[in-house]
Amino acid sequence: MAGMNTDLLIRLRQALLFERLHTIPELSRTLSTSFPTIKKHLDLLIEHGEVDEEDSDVSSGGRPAKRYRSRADHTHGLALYLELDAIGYRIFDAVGTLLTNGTESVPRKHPHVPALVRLIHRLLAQDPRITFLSVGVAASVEDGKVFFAPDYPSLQQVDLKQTLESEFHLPVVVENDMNAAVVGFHEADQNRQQSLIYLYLGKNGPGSGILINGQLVRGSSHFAGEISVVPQYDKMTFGQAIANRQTTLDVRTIDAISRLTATFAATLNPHLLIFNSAEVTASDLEQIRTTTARYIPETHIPRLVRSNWETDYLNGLTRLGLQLQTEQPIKGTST
Amino acid sequence: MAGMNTDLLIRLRQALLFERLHTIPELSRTLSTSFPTIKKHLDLLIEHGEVDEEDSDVSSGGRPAKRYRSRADHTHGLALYLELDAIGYRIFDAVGTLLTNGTESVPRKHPHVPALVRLIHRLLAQDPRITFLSVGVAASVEDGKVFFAPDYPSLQQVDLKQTLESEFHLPVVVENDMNAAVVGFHEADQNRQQSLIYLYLGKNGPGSGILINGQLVRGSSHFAGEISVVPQYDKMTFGQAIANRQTTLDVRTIDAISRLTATFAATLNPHLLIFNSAEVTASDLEQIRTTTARYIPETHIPRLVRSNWETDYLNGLTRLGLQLQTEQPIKGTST
DNA sequence: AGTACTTATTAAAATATTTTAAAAAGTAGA
DNA sequence: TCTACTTTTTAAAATATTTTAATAAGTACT
Repeated sequence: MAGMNTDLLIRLRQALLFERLHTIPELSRTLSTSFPTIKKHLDLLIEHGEVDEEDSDVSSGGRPAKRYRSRADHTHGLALYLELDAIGYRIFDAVGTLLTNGTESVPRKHPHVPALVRLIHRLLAQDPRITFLSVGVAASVEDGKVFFAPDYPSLQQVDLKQTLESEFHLPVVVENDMNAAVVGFHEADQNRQQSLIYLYLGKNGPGSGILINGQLVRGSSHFAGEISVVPQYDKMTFGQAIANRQTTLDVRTIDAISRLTATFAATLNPHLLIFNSAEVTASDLEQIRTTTARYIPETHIPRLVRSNWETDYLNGLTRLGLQLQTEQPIKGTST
Repeated sequence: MAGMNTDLLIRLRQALLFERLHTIPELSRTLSTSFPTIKKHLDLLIEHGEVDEEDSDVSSGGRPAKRYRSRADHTHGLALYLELDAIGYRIFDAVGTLLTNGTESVPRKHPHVPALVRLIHRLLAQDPRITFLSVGVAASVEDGKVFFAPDYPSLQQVDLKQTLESEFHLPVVVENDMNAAVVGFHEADQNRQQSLIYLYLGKNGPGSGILINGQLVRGSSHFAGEISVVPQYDKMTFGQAIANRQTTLDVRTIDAISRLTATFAATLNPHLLIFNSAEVTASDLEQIRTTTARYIPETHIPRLVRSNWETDYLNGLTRLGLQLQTEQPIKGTST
């Protein structure tokens, strides 16, 4: 353990896991640290069972570099997401691969926290290798504390992170659902565009997750992304304009979404606007694009894409959990 | 020069100049570097004439720390801002204090670049201590290159940074006017709120500068902040809604601004919204606040403030110039 | 004024990191 | 298959940073 830079260990884990960097030269360049130092820290991670030395890379003209990879079986994580009458969960390995998932119903009007705690106890007993928790909820969250949860009165003002950490003695991350979704999409996106907005129309009103310059936008009073109240027409907000839509989107709804798209383009000008593929069809997207072009020049319209919201949400929770895991101090080795 | 970490030197300069940190313990904590290392690097800056050792601080219970300060007379900077028929300038010292300012008229329809180059030549001859340039322009700029400049056709697609750097062999920073203004306000703001938006109504259409999580938002196609085209009414954008306003703002204009305020609150939820005090009175602000409250809950309305746009703009250019200056490599000492 | 207590600074030793150079491991072409 | 070349890895020396402990410089109270 002597001579180890904790911060470098963390950045090393994150580079291996999230930035798809797997050779010492790559890591050395990106982390601007010399290869002897990288190698020394990598050796500790190997000794600790977190990283595996793989076969050599294909040569780029000279001696091929060895590849180092996070070991999938090093640890397990548990992601949970609260719904109105259920709690969904997913157990995954150290590289984020799904192992088990399921749902536990929660009777209507019953408080979520006790049900959550019971479920986690059961899952931990079932899989004792779980070492961190990630929780998603449709509420505004700051530092693991639930602030505003209109749909979950029993969660209001609950410090969920604190509660779960002292109950289970495991690191916990709690995040808003839209924020998790945008993180999840960003993670899976090959290009890793640095500014994207996830748009969710919703049954009980729309929401959005905003990622700018690679950072989540939370807002000064946890109100960022509450697009429902954006004024759009003489007498209607965005939320009102899309409230009466059917499954197939009508012209009025398309116009409202297009106005919102134009608004985002004229303020944040993001690379990407992501829609829930369950809510918006490919042809809707075409229409949104042409309608938006009535408001702003085509060049400035973000790329409009569809994605599976549930998948992105869960991937986001997984990603946030793994991120938390990389930040944990290394446990002392036998030496 | 042996044993000097260039990156640390830069961060040291920036902490002294911008973060109001002046003692070794403060610097050591903030830069998470040990005091011997801080002291060693500080000594180099002192030897180099960039920093002055001051009298001791007042005691906080024990031995008072010495205060270290950037020397105002170490170097001079020149900020220039392009207007339609003139170029304004300001010469300032190494801590940003104004030394000289003035304006040079440019005949209408004449290209700005040659006039700018001539003016800089004259000012450099007049004050040979100037070591860096900062240029502001009402156009979209990326990496010093002017992209879209409807008001300055002669600047379109000009790499102004490159042009000036090769002409004068001095470091140059070029920035959009609204971005400079929001940076300037942020710099002067005691609280240094991390998310703010500067709103400019303008004669030829409005604009805005957006700073989120401490970073400028530029957008994927340099279109961020182009609020003129935000759809707000059945048949009007923000730009159209405020186009016919008089000096005293009417109810319709107030409503349009309030809708924009609500839009920002419901998307970015910034701490602060800054208005040009030449365009908006204190009582206008009151009205905007109450009107905005018709659209969103009062708690989520950003703090609305008035500020002098010109001052903020120039302070922003000054700040960007000084920042550039801190990033310059140290010139070899006599040893 | 003197003493106990805080806090900053300095100096020396311990530790960590980088640089440099040599060795190892591959490819490609003669 | 040998040679020249490229790139990675290892090892040793040089350099940089941090830790530790001692010293200096103040305050507050008796």
